[in-house]
Amino acid sequence: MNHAKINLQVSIRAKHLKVTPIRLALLECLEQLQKPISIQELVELLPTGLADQVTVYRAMQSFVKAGLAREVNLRHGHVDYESASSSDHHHLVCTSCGRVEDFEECGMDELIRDVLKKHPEFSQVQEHALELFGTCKSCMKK
Amino acid sequence: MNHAKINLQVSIRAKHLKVTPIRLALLECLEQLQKPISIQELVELLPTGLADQVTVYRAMQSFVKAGLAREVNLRHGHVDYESASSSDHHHLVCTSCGRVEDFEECGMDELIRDVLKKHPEFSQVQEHALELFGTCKSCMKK
DNA sequence: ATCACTGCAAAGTCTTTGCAGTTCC
DNA sequence: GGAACTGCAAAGACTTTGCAGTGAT
Repeated sequence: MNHAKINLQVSIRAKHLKVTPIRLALLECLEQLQKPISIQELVELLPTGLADQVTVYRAMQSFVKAGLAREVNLRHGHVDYESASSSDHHHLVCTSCGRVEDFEECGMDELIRDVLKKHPEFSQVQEHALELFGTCKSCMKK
Repeated sequence: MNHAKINLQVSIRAKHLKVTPIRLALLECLEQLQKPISIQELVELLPTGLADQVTVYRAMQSFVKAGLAREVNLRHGHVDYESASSSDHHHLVCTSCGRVEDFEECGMDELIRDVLKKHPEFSQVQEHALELFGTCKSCMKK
């Protein structure tokens, strides 16, 4: 068992979740990919037969609840998941071919403070979703 | 026929879509509400039996394609739609009770220019989705 | 007259639920 | 041992598709 895997174990256990082979493999996928991935793709990426699709759904739900993963909506008709280890992480999506690139640092903190000030009915903002939808150069040529 | 409805007719016709009672009613709902609404809710808001759910799905697709409406994802498990007449329009969502408030002016233009500069594979950004997820005061107390 | 829009039924996709058996701590 | 996790089957929710009939321009 290598270093990386031991760290994943620690992460999972720290959230009071049980460490199982499936969860370790899933979290490892998310960490290594560092980009959003669907449930289907996760199932296919794992060794054949290791995990049922339903189990992956449930694992992702508990990861999201525990703050280990994030849901991302890229308008692909399903929810994608990504590791929550890097924060302030956003996406640039080509609406024609679906291609995704990442960017960091959206400088949103000031805006959030401002919005909270103007909306006294809200106490706090834990998360923000920011995605840019456009056209990539190769689709532009078509 | 009042002024507002005539303007809606003009908007629809300008996009080379046919003006029908259902589309007029739908666009009027979106304009008056000025907040995101689901397909289900739209069907219920219309006079009973006026439009089939499938027709509303198709009408919204053509509105989005024509730039009359926008899709919004508030993590409610379905897509919401809102009028596209106000631009730079965003949402503050309570992850506990689902309550939604709006805010304008996210000041994203500079960020978008910046991101495009750093991602030469992308030509342009037509749209951006920005939603803040947090907790409202009444859910905070629980 | 033509092409777009509509309703109804059916199918498709993504996601959740129930329950019995298994695994982790 | 007990609570949490898993697989399989089934159901549920949201959305799309096909086709025949209607309506807008």
